[in-house]
Amino acid sequence: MRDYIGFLQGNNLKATFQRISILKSIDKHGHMNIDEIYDDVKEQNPTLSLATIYKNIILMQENNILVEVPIVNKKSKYEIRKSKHIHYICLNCASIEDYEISFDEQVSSLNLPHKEGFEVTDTQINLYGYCSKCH
Amino acid sequence: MRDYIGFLQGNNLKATFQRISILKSIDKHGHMNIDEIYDDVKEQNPTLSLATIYKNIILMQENNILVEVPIVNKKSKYEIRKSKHIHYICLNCASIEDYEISFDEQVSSLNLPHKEGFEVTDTQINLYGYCSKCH
DNA sequence: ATCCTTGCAAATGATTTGCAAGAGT
DNA sequence: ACTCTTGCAAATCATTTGCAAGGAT
Repeated sequence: MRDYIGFLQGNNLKATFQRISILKSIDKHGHMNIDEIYDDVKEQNPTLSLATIYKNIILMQENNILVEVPIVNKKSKYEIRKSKHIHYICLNCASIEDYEISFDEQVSSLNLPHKEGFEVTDTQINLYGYCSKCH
Repeated sequence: MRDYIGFLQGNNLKATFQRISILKSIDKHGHMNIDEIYDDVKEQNPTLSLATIYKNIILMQENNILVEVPIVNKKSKYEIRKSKHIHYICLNCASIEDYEISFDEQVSSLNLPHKEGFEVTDTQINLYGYCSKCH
C-alpha cells in the first residue's frame, strides 16, 4: 500500500479522505476513467461529488501524482505515476496491462534516426489487441 | 493529391463536397482536431455545419479512411489512414510529425516478451517533447 | 426517382465554475 | 484560527440526434 498521504502532503495538498479514496481506487484497479472512479468511490463515500473528482484529477496531474492514458475511441483513464512502462490495451474489454520498460530502452530500441531538432522527453506506447480473456 | 472520391465511393459513401473538403483539410495539415477542421473548412464553405463534421468523422473512422490520434490533455486529432508510422508530438505547440516504421518493426524492436495470451493487432507510439521551433 | 446526406435546432452528455459551509493542519 | 477543499447547482462546452429539405448517383 502506497503512502498516499505522503504523495499529497509532499505537494502541499491536504490529505482529505476524498483524495485518499480516489488514489486508493485508482491504485487498486490500475487504470480508471472518471466514471469508474466515481462509481467505485461512491460506495464508501456516497456524498463524494463528481466535481470533486474532476478537480482532483486535474490537480493531481499537475502535481505529477497521476498520469493520463488517452485511449482511441474511449474516455481517458488515469493511473498512479510509477516506473516507466507501456500498455497492452484490450480492444474488447478495454482492460489495460502494464509492461515495465525504461524510457531509454524504449527510445533506443525503436531505433529511430535522430529527428532533427526534436527533443523527446516522454513516451507513450500502447499496444492494442485482445487480452487472454477476450479472444 | 489523393483520390478522396475513390476513398469514399469505395466504401459506399457519397462523394459530397462536405466530405471532400474535410478530407482535403486533414490531408493538407496532416493532423487536425474537430475545431481545427471546422474553422478551416468553413472558409471555403461557410454553411458547412459542425454536426456534419462530427457525423462524418465517425463515419470515416468506421470505414477506415480516418484514424484517431488521442493526445494527453488535448482533444483528439484525426489523420488520413496511411502507411504505419509513429508520432512526434510537441508539448508546446501540439504539432505532430510522422516517422514511418512498419508494424512488425515496431513490435519486434520493442523487444517484448510474448505477453501470455495477448494478441497485438495495432500499435500506437507517441513521442512527446519539443519540436525544433519550440525549444 | 431513390436513397443518402446535410443543416438546423434541440437534446443530451461531459466538464468547469462560483460560492457558502465544512474539514485539515 | 486560518486556509484549502468540498458539494451543490448553475454555467459552459462538447457531442449526438431527429427531421425536413437538398444533393448524389
